[in-house]
Amino acid sequence: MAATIADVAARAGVSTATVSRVLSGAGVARAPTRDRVLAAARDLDYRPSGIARALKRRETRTFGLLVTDIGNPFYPQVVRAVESAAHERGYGIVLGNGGDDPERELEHLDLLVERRVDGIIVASSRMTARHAAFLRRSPVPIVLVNATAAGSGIPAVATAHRRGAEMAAAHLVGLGHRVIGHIGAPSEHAAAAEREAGVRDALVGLPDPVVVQGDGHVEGGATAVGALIDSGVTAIACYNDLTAIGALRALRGAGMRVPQDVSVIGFDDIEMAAWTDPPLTTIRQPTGELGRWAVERLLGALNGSGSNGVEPRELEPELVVRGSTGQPSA
Amino acid sequence: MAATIADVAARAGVSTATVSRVLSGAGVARAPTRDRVLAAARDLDYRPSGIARALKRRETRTFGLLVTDIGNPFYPQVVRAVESAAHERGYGIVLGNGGDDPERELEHLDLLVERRVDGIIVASSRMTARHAAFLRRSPVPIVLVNATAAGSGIPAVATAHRRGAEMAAAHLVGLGHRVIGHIGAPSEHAAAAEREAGVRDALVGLPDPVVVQGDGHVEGGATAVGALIDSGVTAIACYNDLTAIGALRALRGAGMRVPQDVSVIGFDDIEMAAWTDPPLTTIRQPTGELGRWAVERLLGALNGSGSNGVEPRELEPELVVRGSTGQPSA
DNA sequence: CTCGCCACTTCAACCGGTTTCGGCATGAGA
DNA sequence: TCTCATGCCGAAACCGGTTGAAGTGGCGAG
Repeated sequence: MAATIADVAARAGVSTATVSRVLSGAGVARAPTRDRVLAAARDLDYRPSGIARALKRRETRTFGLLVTDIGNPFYPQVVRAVESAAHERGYGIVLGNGGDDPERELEHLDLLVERRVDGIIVASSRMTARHAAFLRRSPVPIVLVNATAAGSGIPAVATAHRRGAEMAAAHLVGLGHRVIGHIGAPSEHAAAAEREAGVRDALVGLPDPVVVQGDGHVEGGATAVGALIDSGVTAIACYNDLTAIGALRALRGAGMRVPQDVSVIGFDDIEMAAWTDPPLTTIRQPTGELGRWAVERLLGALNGSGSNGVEPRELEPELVVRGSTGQPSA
Repeated sequence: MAATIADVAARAGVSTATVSRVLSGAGVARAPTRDRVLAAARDLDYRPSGIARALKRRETRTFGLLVTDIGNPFYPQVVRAVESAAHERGYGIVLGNGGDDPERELEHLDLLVERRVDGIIVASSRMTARHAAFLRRSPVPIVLVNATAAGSGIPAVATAHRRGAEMAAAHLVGLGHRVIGHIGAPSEHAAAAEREAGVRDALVGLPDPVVVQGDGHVEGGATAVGALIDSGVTAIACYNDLTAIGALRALRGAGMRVPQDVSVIGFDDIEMAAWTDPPLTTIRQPTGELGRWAVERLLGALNGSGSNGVEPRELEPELVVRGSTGQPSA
């Protein structure tokens, strides 16, 4: 049985109040008293109960982090970023993995509030109406990352998807491509429409992009290429890196060389993007900043300094040029 | 301010004891009483405080999960597996990411016990002496996954690395390869020695493997290939998939075809293994079972049914043949 | 009519900390 | 010597649930 504060107090010959004060650094104590307490705590290998403290203080110093699917390689990056930022500020993370099942996500949300986390970070690319309903009435502060619940007034921080996609397409145009393809994602993905709009933004004065629907995964990218291959596109802007990797594979399978015959650009800059063949040119999401901002914003809400504005904060992505894009062959 | 059990009790005109019993399903209550309580709880949108409950019950229904580096694509798989298994049993997960820094890992361990998690799952490929010391004196049950603290008596569950590596090498030998290379990992990686031993196991009566040191990442695999390329090996068994992906790239860069000129086999079966070019033949770690076993074992320790034996439980890996291995060219 | 039992309910004591408030010395100033 | 401020420290009241023990009312049996 672990030692309690009462054990320490008894051993040091003081009250629990004094032990608490000494160990928390608050309040004052004479040196001899302090030393006795410290010694007793050390002897007993005392560790204060975060539970008891949380009950009294009404804060757990814990955030909930809900991700759509940690199997998708983009999410570990945000998990890492959030965990790291939270840890720096003295907060722990309890993780909920939706596993691509909205029902489970809701279940997790309930459990998180029951655990009395101080705030919840929702990194879910697909928002249902039920989600929005929950979020609106949530008893704890919430911040959305890369997701929006339009008009809900819930703070959000996201990559500037539209600008990112525009940068991607602009890169292709700059290389000399004129007719370019886009492999999109199902509309449940919050960013799908924005990214498609982004590529259109870059194509003013040029032919509309040829857009095909993928699924946000490798498979979808691979099959979507089939529909693009005879359309005369010389470059493909993909919804995300996974899609791009699928495209790369399918292209090679069809005997086309990347980037000589067709250029491919992704989005996210997952770690694997650097290791494909050829290495994938892509748009890097600022995951580190995303995570930091998310916890910063939660912290702000906790300190009552409340809304840093309700409009979603957008973070700038970055073009990283690698080997999968090049000039079109004459 | 959230409603407490006292609020519900007042509104229903009963005592908190009754509310507690009704909501927890334990004990009996007359139908009208129960209905009043339920109605009051609903009206007030009451959610019991897991904190208060944890304090009284002396259990948080939470496990700590410490991973070496969630940036390594193997770990998200175990996170998912553990999270899922824990969730099924009604447990939540608080996540600690070591970020490849042993110091941080220790720090996390301390925080986890302060948070009074009911058990800790440590998925750390690299154990230091400090780790072992902590684990030995831990006040909460611990289980190691894919790690061993030899002789510490700490329960562990791991993939049968040695057998897995043997399967890998045996696959190559079966294909007709005679002189094969091995790209290993630094010895801090718990499984490094075992996996190397495994490939030797499969090579009885054949030349010793040519072994080169990698780093467990893509870079290391790529550079290690340089030392292997002129050694006459026709196949390479890699420490893990990341290493294999590096090898694949470097091989292609050197103008060698896989698997025609040289075969490559990995270990882990991370998701990306299926999407390399060619798709990677590899040894699949049973991450799902690993996770399930880890939580099962923790649960066992909690129920006092204690040790299911102290010797590490080994789970069988599985050979998955894809495109990166083939017969040696004559 | 009284008693005992049974089915519900309430009382109150925890769980392990934090924090407010007040008490006790001690020393300075009058 | 008395007053009073000051510095330390302890008593006790929480925080929000759970749970064993005690209490209450209704009802059948004697």
